Amino acid sequence: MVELPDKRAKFIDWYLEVVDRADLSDKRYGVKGMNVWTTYGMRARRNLDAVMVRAIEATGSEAVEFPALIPETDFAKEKEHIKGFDAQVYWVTKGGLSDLDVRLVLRPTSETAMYPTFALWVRSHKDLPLNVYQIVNTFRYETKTTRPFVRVREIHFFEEHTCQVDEAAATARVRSNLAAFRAMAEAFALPYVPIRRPEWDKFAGAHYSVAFDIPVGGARTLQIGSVHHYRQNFSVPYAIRYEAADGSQEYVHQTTFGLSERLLGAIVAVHGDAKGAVFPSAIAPFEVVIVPIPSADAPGAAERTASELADRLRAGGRRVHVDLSEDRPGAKYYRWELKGVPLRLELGKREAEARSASAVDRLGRRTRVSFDRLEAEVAERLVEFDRALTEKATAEFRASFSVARTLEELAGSERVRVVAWCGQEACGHRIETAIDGALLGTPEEELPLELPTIGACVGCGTSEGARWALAAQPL
RNA sequence: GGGACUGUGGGGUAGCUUGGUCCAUCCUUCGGGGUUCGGGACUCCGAGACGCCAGUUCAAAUCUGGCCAGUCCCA
Repeated sequence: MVELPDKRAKFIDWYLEVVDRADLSDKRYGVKGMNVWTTYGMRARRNLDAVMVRAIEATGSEAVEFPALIPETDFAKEKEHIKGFDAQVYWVTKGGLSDLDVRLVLRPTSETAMYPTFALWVRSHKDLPLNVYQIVNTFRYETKTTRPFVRVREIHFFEEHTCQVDEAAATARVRSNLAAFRAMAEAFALPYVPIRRPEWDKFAGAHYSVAFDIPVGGARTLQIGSVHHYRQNFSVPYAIRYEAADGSQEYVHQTTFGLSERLLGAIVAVHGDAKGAVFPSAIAPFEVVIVPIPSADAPGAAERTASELADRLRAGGRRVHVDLSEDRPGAKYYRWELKGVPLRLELGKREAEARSASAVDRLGRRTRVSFDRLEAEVAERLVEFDRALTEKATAEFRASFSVARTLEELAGSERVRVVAWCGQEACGHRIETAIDGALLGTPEEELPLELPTIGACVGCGTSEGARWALAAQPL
């Protein structure tokens, strides 16, 4: 087998190779940006979805599903939103042989699909809050180079849409979403920063947007999710009104929360190494792989023991794979390391005699797990693996930022830059030009970094009102 | 939107300048056999490709035109 490209020097090549060789996605489908989910990739996706569902449902959100096609008339109601998505929607203009009277948009996101119905559902303040989510595919006509998971035209999309009684309740919902994402990110072992996007870069139609960004090498970042406060920007055009306790008619305040399979890409990008993918146990298609090591004097014994142990672990809900293929043990080690399995159990004659399996986690740490306490010890190893993975990712995360004091320092950045910014759009654009990227915005939570005392805005030199902001080159 | 480049088995490639050596090279993958098996085994047999459509020519992977697809750069 040929070595993977160097992750640091040729990140994109490395990423594409890992996704391909680990068999996470098949990109040979005949439409650009629409890839096939493989069996292995689907396992990861389902685990990802399970984490999202658990976290969002814990906050009182419920699943719904709206249709994929949106009538042009509904799509066109909110002006800013249309402006933002016009250039990237797919249209359905024919039904069979006849042209449609009302053309249909293939949802790029579901505001305009849901909100006419929300207007029917919400009548009274007693109907609020309305917190619903769906996990569906959405379509965007992406013109740039597409990449598996991170930039696709058919998006596996998680979207929560809510209606709240007033702005304060909507703000509280945004905070609740931020907390829900914090819980999800823990399962992904992904450190990130929630960032309030600048005015010119917020979601089309939003009052404000908070996005989650992660550093992915050099000055590059990847947005892995976002939460938006819409205020009444959609509820007015879509007439989502309720009768308040005092008898008055009020428009709801709305929020949304969006995530996608991009998270899978982020997990590969952040945790992966020279050997391939590395999955945190919550997402791993298999948490444990068992490699039996045959021996000539006891044919079939290792395989039998492997299957027995696997059955015990599966009975406890573990996702386990026993590699019974004809390859030699060494080849299997390489394969499952490439595919990112957190824990490997090796089982041969020695292990049978000692009644304990050799265990090697994906960070290369070798221990033993006794047959008698198998379930408990495997659980311990996985918890420890996740802890160490998070620690490693956090250390790399912290090392990905550096403060830039002047615009000049932004040129040719090798890090995500932290700069003082006065909040003026003109200064923001100066920063973007200097780094040849984007001003991501201002952190919504305190950065987990040791920062010096803030100085003057790097754009205009004004000290007044300067806040830390992040500048990077979004992937 | 403008420009440059590239399309060869499942993946990656050689061949293209100078048409014939090519029923197309090598690696990998895949199917089958044998010997193996504690970190990517060896060996034998077999399968599998010139993006599409025209044109030039005795002869096209190679030259010409159109189309399609993709990649990169610029706006």
